[in-house]
Amino acid sequence: MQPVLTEERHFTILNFLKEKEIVKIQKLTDATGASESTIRRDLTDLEDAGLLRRVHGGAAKVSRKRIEPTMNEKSSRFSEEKRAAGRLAASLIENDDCIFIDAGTTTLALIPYIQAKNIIAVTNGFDHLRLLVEKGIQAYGTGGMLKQSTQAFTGTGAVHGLQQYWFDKAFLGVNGIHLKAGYTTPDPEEAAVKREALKRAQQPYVLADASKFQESTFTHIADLKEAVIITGKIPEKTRKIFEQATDIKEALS
Amino acid sequence: MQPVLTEERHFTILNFLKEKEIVKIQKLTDATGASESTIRRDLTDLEDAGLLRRVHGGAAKVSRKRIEPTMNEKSSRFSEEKRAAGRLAASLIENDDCIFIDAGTTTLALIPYIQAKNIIAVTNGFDHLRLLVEKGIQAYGTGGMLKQSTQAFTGTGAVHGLQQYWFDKAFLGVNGIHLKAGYTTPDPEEAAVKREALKRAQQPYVLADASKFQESTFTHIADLKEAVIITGKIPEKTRKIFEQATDIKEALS
DNA sequence: AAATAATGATTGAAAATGATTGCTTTTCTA
DNA sequence: TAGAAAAGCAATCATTTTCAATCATTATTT
Repeated sequence: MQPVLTEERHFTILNFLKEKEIVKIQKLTDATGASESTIRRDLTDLEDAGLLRRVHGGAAKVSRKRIEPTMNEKSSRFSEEKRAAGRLAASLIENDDCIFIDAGTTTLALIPYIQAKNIIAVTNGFDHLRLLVEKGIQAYGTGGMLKQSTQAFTGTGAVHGLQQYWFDKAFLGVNGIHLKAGYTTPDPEEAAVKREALKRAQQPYVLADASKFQESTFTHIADLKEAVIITGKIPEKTRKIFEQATDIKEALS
Repeated sequence: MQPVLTEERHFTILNFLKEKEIVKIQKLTDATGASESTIRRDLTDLEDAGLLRRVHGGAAKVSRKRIEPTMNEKSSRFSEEKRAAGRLAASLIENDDCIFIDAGTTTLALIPYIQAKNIIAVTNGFDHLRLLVEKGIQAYGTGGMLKQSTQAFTGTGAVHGLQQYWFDKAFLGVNGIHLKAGYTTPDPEEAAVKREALKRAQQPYVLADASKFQESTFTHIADLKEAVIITGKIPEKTRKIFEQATDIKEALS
């Protein structure tokens, strides 16, 4: 069989993954004529390059949810709920404030609505930095390791960077809001960053949509009472439960 | 006669790549009647000109979406020089290295050529971060204020961020290389970052094109001997003058 | 004719490959 | 549900392919 170049195989493999969610190694050895070893190596390389995800028996498509740089406030990526929460959060920012903005799409939605003048913003979100600078807001990055999956700076580097600052307000995103577990997130590294930011803010806010309530996800960040929750709209029943534990600001009521 | 033949081969090679994603060397020797050596030289030349990408066993189409957004202003002679310098610089990076990459277009040109595996890169360049992460390289930001004009993190925040790390190699961009003034740059804030990175690297390199030699621009970074200079091509006379003060690596000679 | 540039052959080094081995994960089956 | 069988895996090794560097030769320019 005619030899097939490494790059060609890589191309073939990625093409398979455009069509299907998962492709088996067997299928790839058949399609390329290469040995199993070679295909395995290819998969390792491509995974290292972030172009696919290895699974037992083959490889899976990687969901590349890259945040578009051309985002504007009409963007359909944000639900009405997120935009409402963002608008409400932005209205809380006053002139000359120094604020922290956490990485994540919920907090990203607040940036377009910022009206206050002469503010300083610190963030661990890569896309947040770009949006802030484009808007002419003085922006600082925390530094630290840039995670591809979430486009966020994290780890000790980010915590270390935060320790230089003090905030009037901090706007955090979380994955779970739970009566007993408090605010939670799956990644301990990111939790450390959020915790540090929360500690260093005069007034911390947590932005969350309805789906986050009564959820808990592994890593504890802080107790409910340590921040004010900003949300779009939540069911009456949920509201009743949580408003005894902390303040809730509901944008659409 | 021969120069024409060279041009013809180049034309043939590029035509193959219009049809297909990848072309093997074998196919090109068959099609042109030239020896393998000659084809290899052609491929090297065409890659330097940015018209294709070499892969093991042949050459691949260069995807046109990979155009540097910040690199399209300069004359093409200059960017070729930068690419050559970038290629040379990238070849110095070894597996498992921990490197610093300074902000700026010259150092940006280095990133596409990085081959070494398992490296850690720290940078104060916003675009650099994006490129590194897209390439699957573990990337750290220094943090600090993000300057809109240069897309670089600077100030005490960036210096502070750097102080967490130690590098095998550092790749710096500078604005002036002067026998007496040493390496210089216009912005004192950026100079502080460069100085810190240089101090923290086992082996510092300075990337510069010919126009930077015998120039000096306000803020002193370090003396000439404190880094190795990587450049595309400089006049014989300039080389003679500077190679007594420090090491110079010339990419195109 | 001398200098310069292009070419092709050679060679040691580097990269890619396929087979093998011992280990881990998954699946089957009793 | 435990334990065996099967499938999948990373690591390693020998082999093959490809590569860059070098040198001698040929063609082109000065």
